[in-house]
Amino acid sequence: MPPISRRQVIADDLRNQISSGHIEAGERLPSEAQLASRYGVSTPTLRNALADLQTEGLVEKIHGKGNFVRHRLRRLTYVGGGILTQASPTTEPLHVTVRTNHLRAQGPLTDLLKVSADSPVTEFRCLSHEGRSPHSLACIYVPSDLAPANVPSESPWSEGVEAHLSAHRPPSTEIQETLTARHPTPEEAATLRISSALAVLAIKRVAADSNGRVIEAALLVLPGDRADATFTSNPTTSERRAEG
Amino acid sequence: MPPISRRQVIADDLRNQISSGHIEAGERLPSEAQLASRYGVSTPTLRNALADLQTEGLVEKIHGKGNFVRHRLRRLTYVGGGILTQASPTTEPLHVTVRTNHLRAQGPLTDLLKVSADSPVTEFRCLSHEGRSPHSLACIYVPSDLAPANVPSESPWSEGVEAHLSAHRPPSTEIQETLTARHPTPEEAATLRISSALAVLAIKRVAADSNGRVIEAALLVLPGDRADATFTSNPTTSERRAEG
DNA sequence: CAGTGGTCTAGACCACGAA
DNA sequence: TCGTGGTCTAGACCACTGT
Repeated sequence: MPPISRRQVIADDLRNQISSGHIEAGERLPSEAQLASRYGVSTPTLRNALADLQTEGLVEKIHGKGNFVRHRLRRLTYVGGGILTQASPTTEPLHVTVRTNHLRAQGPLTDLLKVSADSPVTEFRCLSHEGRSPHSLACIYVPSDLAPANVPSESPWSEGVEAHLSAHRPPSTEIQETLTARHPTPEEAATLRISSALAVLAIKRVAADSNGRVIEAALLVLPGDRADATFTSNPTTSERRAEG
Repeated sequence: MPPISRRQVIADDLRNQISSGHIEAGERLPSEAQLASRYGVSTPTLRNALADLQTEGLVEKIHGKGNFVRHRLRRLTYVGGGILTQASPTTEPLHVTVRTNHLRAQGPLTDLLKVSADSPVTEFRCLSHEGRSPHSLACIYVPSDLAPANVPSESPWSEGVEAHLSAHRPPSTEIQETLTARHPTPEEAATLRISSALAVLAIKRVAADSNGRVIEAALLVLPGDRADATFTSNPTTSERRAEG
């Protein structure tokens, strides 16, 4: 029904060439001018076709260098409660770099952590990589008096801040997670090197102790082409976990 | 840092005119040709600016008619476990239309419901509206022998199929929900009348009884500009619920 | 039919990256 | 410097919607 436009024909053709391996991951595509003349279209039309591929996360465009076929990134599953696991446990864990900042609560942060303004907060900015490609992004806020001391600045994912923090959590912690589908902010798009048209799963996780004090708040950004999230409502699940 | 492009300037200007009320919801924008000459740009440039507004869900484009300012749709929160509530309970509930189909399990459906091929399945296609605008989309599959009988084909949300089904659910039901951020399929974009660039939150919910039999599987599509989802991990939450 | 958006062209000129 | 992508123009022609 939709009158197939040339951009779609071209996008389909390139998609096929990529997924069939005729063009390999990491490889550069011919220049846009070359592709345009090869397909017999004008440059804007060709660029529209490429835009579709970028939106799908198949191609990364680098100004002045060219269009590159992306390495297919591993698909992660965020498991409700805060542990990020990968689809196949056999593969290598992601590599995470952490930047620790000490700051004072302001604006939205005070709401998030339910602390008074200017109270000291420790921020962990976590960026996970798969190989050379940034994978996903997490920003964890903790009231400074609760912040763990020895947080490594680089580590594989399984030993990262997430694990560190969840291990230090008291047992009766209530975790509330709010998920949104949106587009990345320009900053997020830049650090993750994704198209700003790609859908991302944004997760806001707030952990509070039994007194209602917020122990930890995290903002995660998981690009939709490489992550999803799963939650299991447990009427009796806590007892049934042992079975698996 | 980003060299402000004309499309952004125009998009910003229109955004302001819309949010400040200079152009009202439901109103038609001037034609693209008029806008182009008013801003002193060519038609493609103007269309790019409009494309941004469509992606944000601010503007709906109708071929042959024009560009229309959308009514801001209510923001819903999907609550883990399967009850959809609206942000402010004071407002009118959404209006839901349901189409009931009887079909036989095939392909992915057999996996989803864990039934054998060709076994009878009842499908409820639910489309919720706010006023004249489609809001969100749900598709619920139930093995036919478990399907409730008297499902109304139109109803306000609170009395809809969701409530109907969750009320009929046995107490010890395990619900697993998987969430993804993605773009709508062309069909979804058409029925919801959203830009195919808008991010949507796709939820797959599978409910199983204590024997592991799948009682219900649902695929929800919640456009990111009008819905999010929240989950509460309950170490002791089930007992603490009464407090609220 | 007139008016609208949908797609495309064949260039122009600017900005970035590598050498 | 040269080759790359980024943005934009000033049209053309087609398709859809209403009268």
